[in-house]
Amino acid sequence: MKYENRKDEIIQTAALLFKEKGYSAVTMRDIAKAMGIKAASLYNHIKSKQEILSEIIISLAERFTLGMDAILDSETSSIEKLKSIIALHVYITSNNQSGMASLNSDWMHLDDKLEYYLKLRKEYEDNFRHIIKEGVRNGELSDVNIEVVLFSILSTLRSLYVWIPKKEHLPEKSLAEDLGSVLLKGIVK
Amino acid sequence: MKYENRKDEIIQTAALLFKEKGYSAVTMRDIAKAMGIKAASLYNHIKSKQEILSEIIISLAERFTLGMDAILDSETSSIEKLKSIIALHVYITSNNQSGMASLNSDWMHLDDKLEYYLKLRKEYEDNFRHIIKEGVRNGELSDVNIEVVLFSILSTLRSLYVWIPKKEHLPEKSLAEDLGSVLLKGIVK
DNA sequence: CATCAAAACTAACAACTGTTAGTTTTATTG
DNA sequence: CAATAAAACTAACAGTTGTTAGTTTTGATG
Repeated sequence: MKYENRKDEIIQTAALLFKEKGYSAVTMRDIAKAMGIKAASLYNHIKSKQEILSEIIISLAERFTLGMDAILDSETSSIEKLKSIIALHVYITSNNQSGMASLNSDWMHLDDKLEYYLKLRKEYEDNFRHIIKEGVRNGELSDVNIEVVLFSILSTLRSLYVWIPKKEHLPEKSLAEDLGSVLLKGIVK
Repeated sequence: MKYENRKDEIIQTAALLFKEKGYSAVTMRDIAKAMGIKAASLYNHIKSKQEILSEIIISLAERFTLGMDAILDSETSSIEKLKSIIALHVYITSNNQSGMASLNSDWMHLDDKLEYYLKLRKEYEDNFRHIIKEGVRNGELSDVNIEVVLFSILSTLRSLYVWIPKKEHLPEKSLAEDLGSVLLKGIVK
């Protein structure tokens, strides 16, 4: 089963279009046309264009929050935690490439939910930063600029959605491993 | 002098607004209002909204192409070339954060110039990939997944615009050095 | 087959979009 | 000060936007 219900179908169809042109450039008529119905019919299932965007972004953001919480609770090394974060991003992105595009590019068009989204994002980044700091403190990681590390890894993981669809032959697990190797151990011999 | 002329002022003002909300969500009236004039007056200086976007993106893309060509011509090691690419991104982004936002997020709204932009981007990526391959072949770099390395470094560099404005106290040179250290040598002790 | 809710439809709205035409203001130069 | 070009203005256009109201079609249930 590809869609849970009609509302879900609208959301996934919209996400696909949002990924191509961005939220603002996609009209309700575009979404309707892609489903073979008229724009007005969409409103039997959703209450606004905004709601579509909220559902796409917030559900993803909450999945990341949940994943991060589990990682924080795990009793593992800092390096293992970082590897788990990488795997979390690969996993979520693999299963929702188009939604990740909206999360990364259209979050500023959230209206009601903007504040909530920013709160989740800040908490996520704070937790991420904390794991890196911990790794430096306990000697697992070298003494690098923490903000640069955070930014570098997060930028790569956030861009995964651009890149994953092209390489679907590369299985999730080995992608996560290669990413972990490159991001953590570097590339210089 | 902040602006070269009125057209330049329009372009820079637009770039700033595009960065906040994206090309499609910014109207000609928004741009005009930010300059304290009426929308129609903009057309004394530019010929369309499209032209504004083209000028922002294409001039940046060409700067990257020029920079890359110079790096390819230089007789240095692969690692030095990679460091130069990092410095190139830091330099260009520092001097045009808002333009870089359009380059990264709104290129798909280029019309006439879309094909040309995609050509420049592909050539840039091909050259980047070639430098990495060369580094692996001559033993400077370890035998990692080349596509993952390319993607990882490029994602980080392309996201710089999000991050640089917040850290203007960190001078360009040391930012480039820290980035080089993290991206090339990794973070594991 | 009658009923009824879900989900499609048509038609229309008020606001907003990029852009043009024609006019007035501003500022420079002889 | 007169002349002129640059750059602002007002007014309007035709098309598009998200959304609503009211109506018809669809498909499942008794």
